[in-house]
Amino acid sequence: MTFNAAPFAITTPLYYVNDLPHIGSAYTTIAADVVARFHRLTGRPVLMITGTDEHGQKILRTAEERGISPQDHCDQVVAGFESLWQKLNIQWDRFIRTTSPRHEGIVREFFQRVWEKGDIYQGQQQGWYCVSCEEFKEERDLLDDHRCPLHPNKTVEWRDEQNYFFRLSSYQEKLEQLYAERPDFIQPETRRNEVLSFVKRGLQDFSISRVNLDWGFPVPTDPDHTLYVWFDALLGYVTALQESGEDPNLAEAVATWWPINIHLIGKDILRFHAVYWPAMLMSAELPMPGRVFGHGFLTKDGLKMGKSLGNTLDPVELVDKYGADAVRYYFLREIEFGKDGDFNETRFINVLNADLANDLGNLLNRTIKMAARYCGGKVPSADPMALTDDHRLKSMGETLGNTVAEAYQQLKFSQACSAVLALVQASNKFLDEEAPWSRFKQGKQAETESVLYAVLESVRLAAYLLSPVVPGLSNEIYRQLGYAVNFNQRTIGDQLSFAEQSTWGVLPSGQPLGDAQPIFQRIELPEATA
RNA sequence: GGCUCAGUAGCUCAGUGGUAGAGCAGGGGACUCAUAAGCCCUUGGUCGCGUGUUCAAAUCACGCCUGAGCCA
Repeated sequence: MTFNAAPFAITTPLYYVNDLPHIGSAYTTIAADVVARFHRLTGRPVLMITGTDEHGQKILRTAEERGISPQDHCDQVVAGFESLWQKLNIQWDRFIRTTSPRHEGIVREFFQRVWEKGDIYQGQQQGWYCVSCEEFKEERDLLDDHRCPLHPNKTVEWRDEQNYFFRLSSYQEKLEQLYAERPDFIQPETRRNEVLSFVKRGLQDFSISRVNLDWGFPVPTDPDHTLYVWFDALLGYVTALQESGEDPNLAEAVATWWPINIHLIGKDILRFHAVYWPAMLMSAELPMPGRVFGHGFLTKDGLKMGKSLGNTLDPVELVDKYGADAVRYYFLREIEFGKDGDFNETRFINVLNADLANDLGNLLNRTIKMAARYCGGKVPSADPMALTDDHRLKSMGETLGNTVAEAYQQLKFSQACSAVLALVQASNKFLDEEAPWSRFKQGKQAETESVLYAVLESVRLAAYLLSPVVPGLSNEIYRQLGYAVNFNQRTIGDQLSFAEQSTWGVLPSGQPLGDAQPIFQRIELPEATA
């Protein structure tokens, strides 16, 4: 198996710091982390970018309501994001904040390029403005009393102001050409169709500035105006490409890691990433990103989550209660990435118990204990090469690495997990059929060792291939198998290369095994409440 | 209002013309190396509704119902 050695950069959205992180942000960030970890395994240089979008009127007002400065508000919320990402075992390489001074340097330079291109002009904008959306709304789309349909507890405000506009309309044709030439630029397919139909109806220029707003960067050519949040926020992806100590410089920023390979986003911000952003980049004459993937939304017990319903799922509470590996596994295994998915605590517990405790965890545990008793606490001796190709575990294991690599590359996390679990399930069945405990009692030592080797090696392979999703469990499995490695090290791909470790038959016979410990305790189902 | 997608077992989903499938959950059994785990067997579905095309429809067509989404 050969892998692309070119640098790989992936982004999460820069989350708006109006409030503490919600489960949806955690979902996107986990997914990005998994992709980044997979590519690190293959030895590819990887840059995973996340961060926060901190400007705009909504932030200003939230800070005012809290009676603190906007910067203090942002600092506090950002601390909440970083803390959650740590709890979830996210390995970000860059955390970019749009209020950072170096970001302003990139924004000014980018603005200048687009300005000189003639794609920015001053115009008049009138209409109803929703501060929460930071967008103008059509009157016909509003609810009674001029309330925003997306924020029914907020009334929109009438604005009549001079704004600067970006000439999006000039890019209609080029965008359509981009979508046609690169059918995988927007994924999944349904999201792509939405964008196509949106663009087909004709693109209008969009406003990139506001007046009477202090919380943001001034428009370089007219300091009375402040840049609108999206123009500012999207450029955070570029700023993030530079080390935080370097002086901001657009050319240097895009020298190594540009273009971004994947922008992972929630489907709510698709338009900004799939239409506005490519057009802005075209104007600045920068290459296009690889793809924009808009994943689905999460529901809880089948219902849309929301503060008004009071049925939010607190990611901090969840990870504190169940741990990072459990949370990461559930969302990636049980929800097809791209589609909407549901969180239900009973299902959550059932899935984790079945896959991680019963199938995978218990498989390792029972096999390690047998190896301790029957094989002197060492990896059993066996010659994997001598096994015939119709060996049930070997034949599965030999093709699994390719299958799983393909799935990760396609962001089909659920498929990656289920392919690995199939080997785990086959291993349990194999043990039962081969009954090494009986063979040992009959004095068939070589057979016993061969069976146990095949199972331990299959568990090792499963742990390796699942390590992007459940790095903590993989660490523990590798430890019990006698390795001293850490899947949380960014250089893991150098120590345990994908090319070698994703094949079957690499576990060294004779390697001393660690002590057997359950890697994932079964979770008790809460008492059913009537 | 226009357009898109979805509706298959209690739950999550696969199945796109030829005798309804998987995993989980539920029930039973044999085993004992193991986290009361694993293995084997099993209950369970007029495939949203209706009409049509066809020798044959979960699958194709039309209509309807429900849910989700896009329409700056």
